[in-house]
Amino acid sequence: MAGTGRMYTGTSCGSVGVGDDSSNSLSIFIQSQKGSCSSHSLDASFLSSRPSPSPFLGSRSMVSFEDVNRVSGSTRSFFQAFDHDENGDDDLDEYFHQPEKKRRLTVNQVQFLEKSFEVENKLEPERKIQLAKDLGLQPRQVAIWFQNRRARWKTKQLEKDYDVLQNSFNDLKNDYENLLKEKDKLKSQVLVLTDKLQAKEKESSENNTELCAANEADLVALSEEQPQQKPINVAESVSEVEVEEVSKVSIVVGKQEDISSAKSDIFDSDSPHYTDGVHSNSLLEMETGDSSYVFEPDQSDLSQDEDDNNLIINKTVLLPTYIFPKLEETDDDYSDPPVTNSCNFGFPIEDHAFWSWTY
DNA sequence: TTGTGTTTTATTGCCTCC
DNA sequence: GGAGGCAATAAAACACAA
Repeated sequence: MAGTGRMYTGTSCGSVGVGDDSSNSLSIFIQSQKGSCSSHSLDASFLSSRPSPSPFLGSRSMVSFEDVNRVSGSTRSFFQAFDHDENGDDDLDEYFHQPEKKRRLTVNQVQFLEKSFEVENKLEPERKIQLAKDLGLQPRQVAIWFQNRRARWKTKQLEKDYDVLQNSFNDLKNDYENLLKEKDKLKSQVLVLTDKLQAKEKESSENNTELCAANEADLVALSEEQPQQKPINVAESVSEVEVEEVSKVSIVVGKQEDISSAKSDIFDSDSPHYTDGVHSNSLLEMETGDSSYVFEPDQSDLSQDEDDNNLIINKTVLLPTYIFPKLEETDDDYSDPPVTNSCNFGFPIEDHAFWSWTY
């Protein structure tokens, strides 16, 4: 034992237990410090089976002879080395001068310490002394027991924490995997829906292109036949001059990329076609000579082109058009037009809801 | 009985706190 | 500087299979 500071040897409670191991019945307790190992604060029920006021005494503070049946091996040899029948004080002296050997605490001592540990795992000096008295141990032994017990508790706590973390990790992992599956599922759904949407858009754009071309041809033909036809529902505020100067109306339907083929020289459909809240659909009729494009209650007269095209233009659509005083004028007075193209009647192309019901 | 692994008791060295 | 806690470790005690 190195001489660095602490040196703890022997037991100081002063009680020495000598047992007749052959009979397991004889117990001799020698107290070198009389009265120093009494037990007055032990739990009553815990001590009830103990006739002695200091139930843990007599084992050299360590071994209870009531538990001698479980004591074997080196513990037994420890007591066997002490021949109480033939050795007197010399033997006791020899015993006390023997190097200390480790002896385990009795079951009851351990139970008592465990109960105390459950109450408080730290040991105040007063409590330590009291426990030592109650158990017939050295205060240092009690302190060591608590210290080792705290170490064991810490190890178990770490194991518990590890298990908790492991379970938490497993739960999170499962959640993550489920989310991945859900994500893949949604992704595939998006792909399917995207394909469907693209197919639909492709189909509609083809129809729109055909319709644009047909409308263009109709416009050209009708404008040649009835160049001076007056509008039916033209607003009274629109002067004849204005009406005459109106030459272009956006009527084509379709995506912007489909427009180029449908454009004609007489169209200037890139401009927004709005009036100040006044619909001038009659102008469309004026231009096209086809009343089917005019918003009016009587909608029985469908354009013949509609039969040729799968796309049916619902005549109740309020075709947003605008009367330009002069087509050559810039659209400075009409800033920030909506995103339009020549085939969308002035509606933003993003407005798919609009197109959906015109199909 | 013995070898081996585990548990328990005890020591040592270092650290912090008062 | 002493008391006490803690981590690491030694060593005894114990359990158990072969």
